[in-house]
Amino acid sequence: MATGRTHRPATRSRGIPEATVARLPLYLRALTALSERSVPTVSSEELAAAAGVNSAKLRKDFSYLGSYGTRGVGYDVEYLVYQISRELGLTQDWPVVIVGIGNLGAALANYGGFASRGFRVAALIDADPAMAGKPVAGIPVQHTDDLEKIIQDNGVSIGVIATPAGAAQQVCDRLVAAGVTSILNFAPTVLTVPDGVDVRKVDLSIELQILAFHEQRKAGEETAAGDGALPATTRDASADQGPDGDVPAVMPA
Amino acid sequence: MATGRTHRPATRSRGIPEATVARLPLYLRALTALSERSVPTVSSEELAAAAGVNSAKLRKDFSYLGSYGTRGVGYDVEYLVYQISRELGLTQDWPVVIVGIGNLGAALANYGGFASRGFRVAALIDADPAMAGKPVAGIPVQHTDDLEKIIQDNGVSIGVIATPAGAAQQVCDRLVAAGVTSILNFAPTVLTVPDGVDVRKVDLSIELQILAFHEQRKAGEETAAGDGALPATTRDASADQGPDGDVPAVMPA
DNA sequence: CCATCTTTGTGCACGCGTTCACAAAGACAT
DNA sequence: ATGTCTTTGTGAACGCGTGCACAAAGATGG
Repeated sequence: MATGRTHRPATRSRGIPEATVARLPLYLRALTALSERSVPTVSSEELAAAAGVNSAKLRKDFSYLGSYGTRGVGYDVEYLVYQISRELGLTQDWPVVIVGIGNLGAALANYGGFASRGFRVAALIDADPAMAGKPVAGIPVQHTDDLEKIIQDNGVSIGVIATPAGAAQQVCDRLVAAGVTSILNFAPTVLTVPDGVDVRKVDLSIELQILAFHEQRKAGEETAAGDGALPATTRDASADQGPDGDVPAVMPA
Repeated sequence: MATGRTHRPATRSRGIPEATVARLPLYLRALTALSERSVPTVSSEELAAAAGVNSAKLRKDFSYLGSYGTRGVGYDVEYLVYQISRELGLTQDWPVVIVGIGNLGAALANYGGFASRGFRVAALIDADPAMAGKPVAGIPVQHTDDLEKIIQDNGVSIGVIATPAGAAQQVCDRLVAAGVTSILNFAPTVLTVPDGVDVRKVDLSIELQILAFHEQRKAGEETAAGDGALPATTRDASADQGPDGDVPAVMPA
């Protein structure tokens, strides 16, 4: 069976580098802020500072889109907003479904950053029958049984998975079978998908673990003591005095 | 730069590449699953498949940690779990605070993936006085006024920002001033921090925008037309108009 | 003890992404 | 029109990450 791949070299023809694509939303946000302040033009230096990147990198990124700047002046904010929006496909409406309406799913449904950028939450789906019909963010939750019908009726091509890890692959399979070709996965699981389907993952605990690594290294530098290979006996967690409330565990790890 | 004491570029640890560090949590998760099934050893091929990476890459990653494998056999699961945990700093307890208890903040507080990996939610902090004392995930929310005291009393070095974008930088500054040196930022804003402070960001809408780009290209490969030439200025800021003008991370309904 | 087989650990080559540095291009003043 | 000044666009060098391919290391069986 075809083991799916998360990332594909994609159409290697005249494509925009992946790293550049990942930064376009960053530029777009900065430009939108400038637009709302009615700033007419912006230099690469200023925009780069606002987006938190190197100015040379920004200019090279924009060069992949075309020559939209004016030498000696900078970039026209409105024009650039439109060009980037078009390049990212944000000038059209993208209906998305969110599967798994736990704490995180509800947060996503309420997230304002989606609607303001062309993403429309077409449906909320959960496996719990008790949730069915209950409105979240003004949208009634529907049951998983109707997943395929919902996808097809709304022409959904982007799905968001916010289920527990154990259900993620199964949900993913059903989404893909129903026609979804892009998936944003919040469940801490490696998803297997067929070719042609894009998967991006957001893992909350992984980010924290990466921070912990650097944090530990910073702490180790200060003590300047060569850390042995032996377990560093840190302060014990002491009495955690039991579970501070029963954690609903949206995502068991 | 101000307050720049550490001259280090925050990379160049003991020689472990950043890309490898980012994958270690992935391996750790796969190994933990194997450990729970009492699998004694695992080959690089099997583990790579479980983690969704190339086996050669996995072996090279592990080679940075040391020679923990046995040729002809594979890796000892338990031993590797311990080594990776130690390398990531997960053998010690990391108290974290979450600032901004909206939908997302509440979801994070309930997230099971934190506690199970050495991260302990030491406190929840919100600017809304109405939230004070109200328990979320069994932890009473505290007011922003006490932020500095909370950080210091609990020895917190990792902070999570889940506030609206407009408040993020201010919260960040206070966290850093109080001693936090690692920040996980969910607000759609570029944070400016002094040297020595690590920031990782998770932006929900950026991920969707990247997916939309690929989705559009997939659709465009077939029908090059369909460019409706919609007016560029169709976006409407739903609500909340801060000086930043951008979308808040999460707005309580 | 030796032969064979499995799997690790890694040298090497390649491609992508980043950054520097600068020529070309255009605005603006005179 | 011409010179000057600002800023873009990009060629080129460099470094990092990835993946191949294989030798070394150890287990296993006779």
